[in-house]
Amino acid sequence: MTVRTRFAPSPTGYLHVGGARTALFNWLFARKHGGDFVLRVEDTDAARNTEEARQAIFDGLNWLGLDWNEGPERGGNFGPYYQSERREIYDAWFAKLVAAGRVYEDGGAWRFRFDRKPVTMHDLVCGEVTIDYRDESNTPDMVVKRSDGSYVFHFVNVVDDLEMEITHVIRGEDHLMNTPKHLQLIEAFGGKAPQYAHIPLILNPDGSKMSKRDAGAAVGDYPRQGFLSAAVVNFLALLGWNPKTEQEIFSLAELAELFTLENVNRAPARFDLEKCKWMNQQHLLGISVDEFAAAAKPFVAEAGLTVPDNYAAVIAAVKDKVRLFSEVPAAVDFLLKEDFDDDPEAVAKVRASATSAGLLGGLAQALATLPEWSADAAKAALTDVAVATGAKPGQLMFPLRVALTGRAHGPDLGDVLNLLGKDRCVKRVRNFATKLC
RNA sequence: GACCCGUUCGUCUAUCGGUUAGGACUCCAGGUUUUCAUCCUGGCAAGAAGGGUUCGACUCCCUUACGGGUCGCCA
Repeated sequence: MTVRTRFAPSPTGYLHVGGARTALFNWLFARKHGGDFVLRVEDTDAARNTEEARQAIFDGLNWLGLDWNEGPERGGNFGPYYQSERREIYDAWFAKLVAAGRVYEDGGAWRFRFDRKPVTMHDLVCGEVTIDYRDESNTPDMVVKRSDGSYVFHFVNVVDDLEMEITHVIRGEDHLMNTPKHLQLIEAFGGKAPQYAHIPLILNPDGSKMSKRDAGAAVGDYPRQGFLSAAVVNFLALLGWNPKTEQEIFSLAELAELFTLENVNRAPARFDLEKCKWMNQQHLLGISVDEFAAAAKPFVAEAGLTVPDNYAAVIAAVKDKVRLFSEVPAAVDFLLKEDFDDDPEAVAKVRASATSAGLLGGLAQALATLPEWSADAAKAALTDVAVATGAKPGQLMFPLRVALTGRAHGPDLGDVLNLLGKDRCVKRVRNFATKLC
């Protein structure tokens, strides 16, 4: 029997990280066992569904690399994969309930009569959990068919999992209390229940419930902020699951190899954007300069910077120094234009050191008279200027950096020297020296 | 309120009765880099509280506190 998992979003909003992680775990579990990952759109609430939301969810899954091998746009033997198109199927299953005398009318709607007994579920993550349905006040009979004739979530969800032969239902813990209801329905149908695994929810940094409005909640924001999908996937996977080793950086394929439900935690995890950024940098380190340059280009252009002829060289100089693609414009602006802002703190630091500041004028002169320009030649000139006045070359490196880049941190000085060229370097050092006086 | 689930450094986590409670992010210090970053080394920092069980408890049990979830003709 092949494993079949599913992700069943309702298109009422964009894909958020909680949903994305649920999809990820289902995807990983299916891949790990060589099974099928089904996408099913639960669009039974006509009033709240939107086409934009549906598209955003598909886009999000595609961006994350969570391809479904059965579902919308891909087909399969268990369609249709939109619940809004499965009306006849639900009617047929509803008739079984009527025939079995398990539903009764109430105000135009139809309620499912629960068996009044304790119901025990064997959750793959939570273990054995029992809910006592003899307590009717806590478990009122649920509506399965609305007065307008449409079916509610509990009903269609269960019917579809049965119809689509889903073997493992991996979903958020917010569904834990729904499971006995589903089990009761399945029993009434005489069906075979899938295995359930309820995964802990993702919380905000302050421990509150993460909702769609919170920072970092929308998967669609990640590409816009310059994240690599591999990093986001990696980060999400480690929220509530761990491989029991000290390795932290994984590719999607590696995760699929290692994933097990046994290693899923019970406690909810908070979302730490800082660590997510760190993880992104780790993944950035692993891609080529070409890939990096291509991905960073839209960010450079959007910042109003002109992409230069030596773009690849510019990118190579900063590639390993940023955590997000969105940080690239600020990291390269001084290489692409003249009117960039100086960091006041860096300038003040140079100004505070009288000896090094005083050497800048001489350095500008030395650079200006260099017969041939190269980073090495420039550095040699810097050394000469420094030793001539009894200073150490290292003392001039920082001032030169600030003079050329306007900031304390940046690419390797040799790269800056090469990328800027003689004229711009001389001009910037000269201007900076004047400015300090 | 009732019913469920949970609780190890600020955060993500390891530990499945005996450990100096380990790793990672963040932060700090030092080293490497004639500069920046990377990198390396070191440091700060944790078992919610109280009872049991046990020779021995972060680990098992109970109580309390706190957090989360669920109680819809939403999904």
